Amino acid sequence: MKLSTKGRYGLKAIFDLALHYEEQPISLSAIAQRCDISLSYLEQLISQLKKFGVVSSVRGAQGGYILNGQPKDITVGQVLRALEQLAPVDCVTDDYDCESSDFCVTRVIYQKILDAILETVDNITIQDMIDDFKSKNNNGTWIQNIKLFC
Amino acid sequence: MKLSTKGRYGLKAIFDLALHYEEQPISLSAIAQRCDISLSYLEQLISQLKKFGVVSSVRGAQGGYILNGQPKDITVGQVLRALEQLAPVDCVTDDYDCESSDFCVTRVIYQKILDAILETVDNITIQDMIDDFKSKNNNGTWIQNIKLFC
DNA sequence: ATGATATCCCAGTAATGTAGTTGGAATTGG
DNA sequence: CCAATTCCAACTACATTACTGGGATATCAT
Repeated sequence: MKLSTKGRYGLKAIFDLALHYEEQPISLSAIAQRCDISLSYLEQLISQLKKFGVVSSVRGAQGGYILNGQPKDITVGQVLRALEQLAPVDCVTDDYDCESSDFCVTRVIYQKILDAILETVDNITIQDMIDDFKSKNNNGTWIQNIKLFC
Repeated sequence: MKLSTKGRYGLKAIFDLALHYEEQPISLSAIAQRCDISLSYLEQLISQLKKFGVVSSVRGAQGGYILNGQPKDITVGQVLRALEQLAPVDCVTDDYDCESSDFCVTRVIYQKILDAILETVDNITIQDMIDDFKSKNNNGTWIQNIKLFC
């Protein structure tokens, strides 16, 4: 049930974008450096996030990425759904059809697990993360900290 | 965030054990056949379940495995915890120590996800599965069905 | 125009983890 | 004694993850 680096790095990157909301568009190399993620790997993740409408891009020099909406309107769920399969088994995903699903006792369990996960991540916004971050890091001294994420 | 076959097979096996509660001890070969799991692979899973106190074993001929308690007293959580790492990241497991955990904004999110998962699986008993199963399968015609699990 | 800075895109690869298999030792009922 | 069974450890094939590399395309600043 481990989250892959895609989900974790993606969330880090979106959080970083949100923290520097006024400086948008923000280049990937800036994010990569601050979050300590390889640039080319980050490219893949952000392209997925773009495909799912979480961010927009501006090409060319001085270009970069822009959050599609304010941090308060973007949820952790939107980010993770774009990068990760959150369902514990395939048969509880939307586009899956199993003939015996009506009789399957384990399926209902996995469905409940998925529901619990989604309920959790859909109710945390990026703004919540920022608020939490600022309260934990004395409203600004955070710049000094290095390992901010896991 | 996918569950591995260990967790899924293990849950199938424990459910099978519970369904045949009166016939205990039950040999692994019987379970393996009914659940369509390789015997030698099942051995690994059940040894883990034994280590965690979910089942006991009787060695020798006519031996097999016994549920450690009634189906109503065993939860899906107990089974899955024994076989699977349910935490979405390592740093929210019990025996993990991270110096920056007090300042980490992502950690609290992953902790909430874990809590939601555990809350769900700890509140479903094996008896719940049996009840669900019987109601779905007309109290006994279930023997005919083949694909009961995912 | 030109060059530097970017996104974009696809294909390859190394490392890790999953899902088993294999072989054999130890135990026990008939 | 023998068949059935648990127990145990190591080995292997496959799939997935986590990247890396190379190059095309776009755009701003000079």
